[in-house]
Amino acid sequence: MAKAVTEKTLSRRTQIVSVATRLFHEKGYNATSMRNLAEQLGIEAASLYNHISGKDALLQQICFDMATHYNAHMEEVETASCTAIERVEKLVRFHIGMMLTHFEEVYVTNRDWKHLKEPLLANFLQQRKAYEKRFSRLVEQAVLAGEIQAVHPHAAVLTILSAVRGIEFWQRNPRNISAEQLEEDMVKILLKGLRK
Amino acid sequence: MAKAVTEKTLSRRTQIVSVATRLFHEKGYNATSMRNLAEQLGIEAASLYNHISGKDALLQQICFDMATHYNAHMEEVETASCTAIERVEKLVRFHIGMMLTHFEEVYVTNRDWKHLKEPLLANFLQQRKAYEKRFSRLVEQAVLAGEIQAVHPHAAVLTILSAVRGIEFWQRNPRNISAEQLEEDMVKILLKGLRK
DNA sequence: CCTACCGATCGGTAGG
DNA sequence: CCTACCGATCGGTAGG
Repeated sequence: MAKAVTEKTLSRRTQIVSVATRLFHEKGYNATSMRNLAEQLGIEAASLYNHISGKDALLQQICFDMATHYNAHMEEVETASCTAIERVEKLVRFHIGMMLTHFEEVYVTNRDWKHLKEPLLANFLQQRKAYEKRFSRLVEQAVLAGEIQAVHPHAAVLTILSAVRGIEFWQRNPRNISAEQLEEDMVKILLKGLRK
Repeated sequence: MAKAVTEKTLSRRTQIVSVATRLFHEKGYNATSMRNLAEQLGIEAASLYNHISGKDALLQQICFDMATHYNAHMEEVETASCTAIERVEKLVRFHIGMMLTHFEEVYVTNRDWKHLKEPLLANFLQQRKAYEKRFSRLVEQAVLAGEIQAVHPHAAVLTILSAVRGIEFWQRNPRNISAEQLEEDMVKILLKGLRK
């Protein structure tokens, strides 16, 4: 039966995705059951299927929303008028900012994209690969401009992205160091490490 | 353990742990069933319980063997006769080496320790916290010696450990860059970034 | 959005 | 190391 997409079902769906994001973050995709999710929403598990096609669709929404967000920002950085290394710094700060302000979505996407079903998995990986290639090209331009020391762009991007992702450990246990100082120290170490 | 020893001459239990490490790495702890594991060994799932007490015991073995290994190396570094920043470099290179030569165990430990049952989980976390504290202290000493710039030791350790952990992405997709060059570039970026 | 229920799969046990 | 099984839980469906 064809169901008209009303404003009500849209907002309900958005609400479901939001709660799912929180649960996926807390317990992981596989360990979160549709019964867990339904319970948090105060309904029965079977009722979820009036709003979403299945568990897969929730993960899909989270991961592809993130991919779109990252791609849009890359576009911005590429067209900004500044030096190559300033572009790289913008990206570093953007990724740190995402870990601080959109932590749950980023975390779930980083960890649980593996559970996407084909052909979505291939699509996601292709987008991710393309993103890293654009990032690498910006690093390469900074190397050619003499603003970054002679390192392989892939190695630089890998070091940056994984260092930033490590903020998830700080999120789990914010010690005697503030978010601001962590961001400044990490930018300091990474940018100084890259510079010529 | 001697390299000439093949899987078949190892004790049955050791062999089970070895295959479990491979499967946990490939599919994750939760997604690996005792039936998967038994199938790889050519026996029935029920037969596994003649050698191990349960699925938990396999994860326990992997995680605590790694913890012991890391602690032993930290002991070595702390007692080595060299400068503070040389100690930090030794640790960076050790962690990179572990990602390259003991990849599956390290990866499983990093990702799946969350599935340890209490009281093992608390024990593991306490060991990890203590290890990071020792690491931080070495960084702090290098800062006090004027060999490392003014950054919060926690931020430095977080940046180092997470950057190194990122080698898992290289492992999944070794591109146009060799393990050796990746190690050298990462050490270059991190150490230059830390230095005064 | 509900009740009622399905087939599949899980970790693990009994008993040989 | 096996056969035979257990209770629990899963994602999802039928039909209202």
